[in-house]
Amino acid sequence: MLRPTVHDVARVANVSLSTVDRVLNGRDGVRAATRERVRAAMRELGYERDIMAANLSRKRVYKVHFTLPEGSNSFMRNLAEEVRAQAREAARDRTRISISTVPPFDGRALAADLRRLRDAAPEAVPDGVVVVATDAAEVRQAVSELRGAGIEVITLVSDLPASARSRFVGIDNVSAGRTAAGLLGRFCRGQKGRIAIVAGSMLLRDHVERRLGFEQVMHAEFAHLAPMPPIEGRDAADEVERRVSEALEARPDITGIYSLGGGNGGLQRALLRVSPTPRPMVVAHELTEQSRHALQDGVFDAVLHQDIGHEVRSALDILRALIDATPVEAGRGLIRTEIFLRDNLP
Amino acid sequence: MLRPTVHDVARVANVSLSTVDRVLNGRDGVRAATRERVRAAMRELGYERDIMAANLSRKRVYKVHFTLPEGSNSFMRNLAEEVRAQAREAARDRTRISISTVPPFDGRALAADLRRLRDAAPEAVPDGVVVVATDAAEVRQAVSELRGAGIEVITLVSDLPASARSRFVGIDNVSAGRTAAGLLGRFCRGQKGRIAIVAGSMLLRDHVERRLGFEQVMHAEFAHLAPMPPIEGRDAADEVERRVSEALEARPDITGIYSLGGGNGGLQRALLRVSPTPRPMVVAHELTEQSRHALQDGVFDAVLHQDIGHEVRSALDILRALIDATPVEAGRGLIRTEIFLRDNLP
DNA sequence: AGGTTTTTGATGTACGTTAATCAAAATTCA
DNA sequence: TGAATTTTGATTAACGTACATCAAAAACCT
Repeated sequence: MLRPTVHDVARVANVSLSTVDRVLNGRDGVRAATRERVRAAMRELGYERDIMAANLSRKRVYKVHFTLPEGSNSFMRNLAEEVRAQAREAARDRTRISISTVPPFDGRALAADLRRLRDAAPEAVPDGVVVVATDAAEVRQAVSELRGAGIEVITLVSDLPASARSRFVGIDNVSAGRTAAGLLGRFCRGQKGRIAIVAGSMLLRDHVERRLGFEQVMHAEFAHLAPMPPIEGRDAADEVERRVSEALEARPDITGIYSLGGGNGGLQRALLRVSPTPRPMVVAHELTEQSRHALQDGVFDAVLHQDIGHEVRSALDILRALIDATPVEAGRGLIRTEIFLRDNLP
Repeated sequence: MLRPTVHDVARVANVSLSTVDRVLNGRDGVRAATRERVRAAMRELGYERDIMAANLSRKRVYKVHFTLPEGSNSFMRNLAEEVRAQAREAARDRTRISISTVPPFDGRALAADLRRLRDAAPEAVPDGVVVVATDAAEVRQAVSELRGAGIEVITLVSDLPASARSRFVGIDNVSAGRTAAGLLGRFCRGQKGRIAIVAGSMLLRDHVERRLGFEQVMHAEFAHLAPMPPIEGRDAADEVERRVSEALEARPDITGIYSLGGGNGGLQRALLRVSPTPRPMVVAHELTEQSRHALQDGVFDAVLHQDIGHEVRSALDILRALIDATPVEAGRGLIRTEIFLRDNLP
């Protein structure tokens, strides 16, 4: 009825506690036949080691390090804030979190930071690393070295494909772009017109993937709407404001806008200033104070959002599971993109 | 550096381990002055009891009972399936789950089931109960009695307001209705026309709340669209098919459809059969095999969804926290309504 | 067969907490 | 002041696992 323990396994397998322990923890000095007997007993009883008791016993502390891009934009600042918040809570779960920041978009600096972790004093080497990856060969190399040293690596928010990272935690940006198109296309149904794309995202990879998904669906399903070449706002509100204003004045047939990066404050100001009629439908990314107000005021129609708190929690859960060599579901880590209208703001 | 333990607290407070234990577990026989000294030491050290060690020691098993409406519709069947799945996993977390089912919409039967739990043999009395509530006075009374017996009660999916339940876990149905209106209104922008509402929900309360939210937003923001009186489909696909077909034939100006309950298969068939042009925009609830296909085929435009797995997990987490008298955030339990288009299907 | 090596068993301690027992000290009351 | 009572301390054994040590048994060599 109750969960079986190592004692039960020992009894059923007809071996001593020590032998069960040796099998369980992969120590050597056990004949293959005996090992198999123990394994069979475990299967028969449905034994699962009690991780809490195990961690208590081995006084395990999960040492986790986060390497984040330093204050490049408000999304990253939020992320850092969230990690700090989780760090406090995580102490409860035997998890000690350290954080370092590196210049954004600088593959070399990021790689150097990761190497530093591996080469630290033994007691300071983390069991796992969470990194917002910059897509560069040096980084791939550094990740591979960490894994070689037995350190689990999770990429957060922005993935590093074709690398040795253990897992990716974040949203599917292609799907996010497709979703934006699905919404905007339906919002602009039955109208001919142009769609402005405001780019200049926080991370090159996200930018590209979102735009890819967006144009896929626009072409396939909403051919009457013509996406324009992206307006590069460089994530800076002033820049976005200036360039979007120009575009709106030059092209009165802009019927929809997809903003896939930062600088939403500028977009909002441009829309208020030029106020074209009928107002274009707007889909943007990331729920912030700015975009929340834009939704409430009816300037934005929808905001696609990734819940960073959820992402950080998820990364920690998965990391602990990886460190314990506990099975972790494949789908875990694929964070869903949330859709907010003014009507379902949290 | 490391987490402080009871030993550290004892040392700092200058008392014995026994006294710390007595304070920690609310046993009596401690003078108020001493108790305060111990509390001060805990605060000073930032002591937090190690729940895992504590549970190990007191061999705690969380006994949780789920009372669900029996096979009333596919949503409830999914829910039951999900609970059974979680029951297997929950064993890992020292949680033993039992399940009972009662006839749907029958407040008396539900109340009787809840009373049975309280009056069971002491070792069978659960520490917490999760119930899909039917809104009735007897149920409120039974919940209140459970709480009086020290049993935590969580309402799942459908709440029991003005009752003694400890928490509610589920979506905000008013907000879901508002969101549906926000989407459908934008999908039907610039068109005059009627909006058909297909009702007959699984639970009266959800039905009412969703419709309320929907009409709120429709009136306020999309006055050019006129919601029709609801088509009562009684959650049965055949009934829905018949009545929606009739409505579509009778009123060619139906430009949007909001289906807030079950029977989506019937809705889909009606739309394919009558195939009005231009096709009406459709927003429905709950992602199932049926509605997924309808999205993929472009018959439905959006589906609002509650993630039952998430809800069940959330209920268990909160319940354990309540049983441990651990603080639990206020916002926890408010499950977000997810929005799916064909472009972001999981 | 004897010796060597490998495999297994027995035992104890630890992790941080709960919980019980019994003795010692402090406090209250007559 | 002495007895009765309350409060505190000291000690011990769990919970399920990890890990170390030493001895015993079994298997492997020549």
